[in-house]
Amino acid sequence: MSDKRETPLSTPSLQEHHCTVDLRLEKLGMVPFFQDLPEEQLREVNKKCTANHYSKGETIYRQGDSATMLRVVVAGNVKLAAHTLEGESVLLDMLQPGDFFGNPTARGRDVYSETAETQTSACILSIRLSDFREVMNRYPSVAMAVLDITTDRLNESRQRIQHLSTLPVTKRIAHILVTLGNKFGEKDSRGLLIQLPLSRKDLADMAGTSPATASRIMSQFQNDNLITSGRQWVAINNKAELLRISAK
Amino acid sequence: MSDKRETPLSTPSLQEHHCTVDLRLEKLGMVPFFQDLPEEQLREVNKKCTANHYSKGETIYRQGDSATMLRVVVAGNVKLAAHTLEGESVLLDMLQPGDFFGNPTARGRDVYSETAETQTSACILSIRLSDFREVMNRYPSVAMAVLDITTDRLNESRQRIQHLSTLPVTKRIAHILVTLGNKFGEKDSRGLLIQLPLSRKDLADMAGTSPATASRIMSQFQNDNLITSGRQWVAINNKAELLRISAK
DNA sequence: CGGTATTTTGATTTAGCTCAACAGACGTGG
DNA sequence: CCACGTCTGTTGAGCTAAATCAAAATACCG
Repeated sequence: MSDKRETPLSTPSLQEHHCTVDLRLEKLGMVPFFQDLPEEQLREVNKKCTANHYSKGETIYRQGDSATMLRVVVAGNVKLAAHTLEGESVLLDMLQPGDFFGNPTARGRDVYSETAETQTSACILSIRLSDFREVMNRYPSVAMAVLDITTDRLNESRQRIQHLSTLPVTKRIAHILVTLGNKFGEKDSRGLLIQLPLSRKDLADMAGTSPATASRIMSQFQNDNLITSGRQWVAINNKAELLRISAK
Repeated sequence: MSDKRETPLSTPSLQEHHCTVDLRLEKLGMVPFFQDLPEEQLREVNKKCTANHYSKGETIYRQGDSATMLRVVVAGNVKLAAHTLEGESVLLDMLQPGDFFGNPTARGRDVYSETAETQTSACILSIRLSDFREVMNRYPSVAMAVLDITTDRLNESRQRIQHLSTLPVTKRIAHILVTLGNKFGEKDSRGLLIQLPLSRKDLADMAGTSPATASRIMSQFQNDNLITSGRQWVAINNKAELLRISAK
């Protein structure tokens, strides 16, 4: 009784994305924390950036690598994951164009505490941490915007701790689906399609459960017509009910 | 075979702490993110602060309260906890003198996402968020210091997510004990005494487990001579072994 | 010294894990 | 365009870590 068909995700065509100076400038201006910067200064920041193109599944940096660059997603998606010695992995964040990653801190650990990998082909800007800190020192609005984003991430992260500590897996997954729907969802014939390759293992790594359990729960949601899902994709049919499940 | 005696924690005597202007100024200068500020500007910041004294167990603010003030611990300890609708609680952070709390962000949620409660009697400085943001705008070094601390907290928080997702309770508690020992430990005849009222329920709320399970694990650690513990206090006898347990 | 909150410990239950086999979807090369 | 191999997802059976429930013991406080 499955409604599955071929992958409905639209693959971004970044292959011939040349990342010219002008294009980079335009993208930089779209980044939330550079939005207040006058064009002239934006141009200056731009000079300090390097653009790189990655294909799907490439590793941008590894947990433990020396951390000297701050990065910004220009196009595509990136996931941040931490790996344990035993090979288990925990998915820490899924990033969109405009999001920065790589720690903006200079003190303490100067190695990355997580691994960054592209989930789709992607274009990434890099700027030396020292240069970025200089920009923040010169333009407080940039520093404040970065602080606000970091604070939001801290709050999200704490909410996740709360969920891991108090909610059963079903509610955690329901909540994750709603969150992903809000962030990556696009209206579609199938409902709210999550525009992101999303495997059962990814879901499990986000919810702190096993792929088998994630699969069972997704099957149940599908039976209840809350979602439609296939290999590496999920669409939400009844967000309100998922939200109710996650909260109740 | 217990080595228990009366509470060995030293109770800070803040009762007659008057928080005079001079004393406040001295304390402000000790706060990490004001350290780079010249005395003159410190004096100016000081004028915008209010000092308050709280006795043990008082609530400073509640989850959901409108968030207009940023706070700094001058003396004593404060714990941040989130509460679920069902009454379960999750302990998010334990604060020391010099730590700030209450979200330093203006956008989005302008209500506190956690409850702040004193664990000992405490002296707390408050400054209006808008005033603090103005200070950060004027003195980038303050903004940068706040950003660095927030980033550290985000990393700690993500590590905790990883532990909740991948480690069994015993390892999580061993890790928490080591961390608390490093942060709040004081050398003592009993070993490394954690200078903080710390119940089994607190430990459980930090480890995402039940008080009963926390108690069983602490009993086991005590049998193995790794810790000495009584009602609301814990001393670490063998930090190296606890660390080994948490990592292995 | 009595009262209360905390801690310990036992007995039972259960959510979710692990292991394992199978099935469906996708890509690739002929 | 089809056949094959591989990777992803599904589902069952059994097991286990930890939760829950409950009672007893201990520490602290007035």
